[in-house]
Amino acid sequence: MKLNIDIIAENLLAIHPLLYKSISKPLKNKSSITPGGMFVMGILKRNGMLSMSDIGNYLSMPKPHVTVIIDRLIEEEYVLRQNDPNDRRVVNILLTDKGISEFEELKEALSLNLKSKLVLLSEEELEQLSKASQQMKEILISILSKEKNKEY
Amino acid sequence: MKLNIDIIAENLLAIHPLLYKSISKPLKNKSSITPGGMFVMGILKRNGMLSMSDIGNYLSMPKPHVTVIIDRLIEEEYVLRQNDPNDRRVVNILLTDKGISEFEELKEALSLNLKSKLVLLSEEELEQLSKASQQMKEILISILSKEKNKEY
DNA sequence: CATAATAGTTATACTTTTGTAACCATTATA
DNA sequence: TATAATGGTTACAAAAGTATAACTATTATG
Repeated sequence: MKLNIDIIAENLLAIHPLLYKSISKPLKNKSSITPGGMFVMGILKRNGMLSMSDIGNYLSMPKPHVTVIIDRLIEEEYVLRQNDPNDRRVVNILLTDKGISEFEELKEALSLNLKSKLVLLSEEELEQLSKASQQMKEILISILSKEKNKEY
Repeated sequence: MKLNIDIIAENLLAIHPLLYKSISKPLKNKSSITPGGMFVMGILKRNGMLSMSDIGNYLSMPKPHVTVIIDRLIEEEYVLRQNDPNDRRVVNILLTDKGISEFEELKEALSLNLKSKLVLLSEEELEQLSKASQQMKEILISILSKEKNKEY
């Protein structure tokens, strides 16, 4: 009998390119935001204010890359830099109102794009997918989100 | 009340970077295969022989990119090119034994990497994640796999 | 048969991401 | 207080992915 963990690995490996296809690609046409910028805005939306290092750790991005992405998001006024009063080395990043609404629009664009595909599903299947993705999200967040991967 | 479809969109948007982190990054150190090459091998593993165009459609990759990736996989002897006897324009790609075992190794490496994180989960949660990911995979494959996104 | 369409490759330019190293400012520690 | 460690930026090189156009070979269609 196959171990749960191997089944999970196999499934994640299969799901990954499908998400890539159904998310990154469609949204590319909708916005000037790069995939990296989208990821950053996503965790900012979920976590509120984060330091540059936090962002790098959440997404396993090299710090210099985080700087580049944030520079660009700032240019477009989607996020703000704020110095941390407790530690003057750290720079905290937070979404602006413009950033929040842009992210909402991205999410809507994704919904719209998905809708054309999800019509093929029955109401039960939709419900299943909704619940399954919710569970996956929660579990993956609980085990993956916080950990520190690498020091750049 | 929130629509299932919006919940799904939100969840997929959250899951995507987590998979990116837990799959692409860890495997990068284990193998010379690029993420794109990994995706290609994955669908070849699942679907058997595919034409160049099929691969591009499954993964929403521009055809020139598929050519580059296949060139490299052939160099490393993970796949083979075969002319289609029915239509001499099409080139079919299939995994070699070496490619299959390399892919299995990648999957094992991923399992191993996941294991260190999944220890935090209870047996029930593992079971949940296993089933949820299975459902997600099946549903996403059914609605996303076949469609043609764009002609390059 | 002439023409259009398809499958794939080659070439090229560009963007995004990755990886390192060097560096500054600030904080922690011996 | 001298030194090490941390947080972040800058600069640079290289890999990976994206996008287009031009081209060959083959097949489909008028």
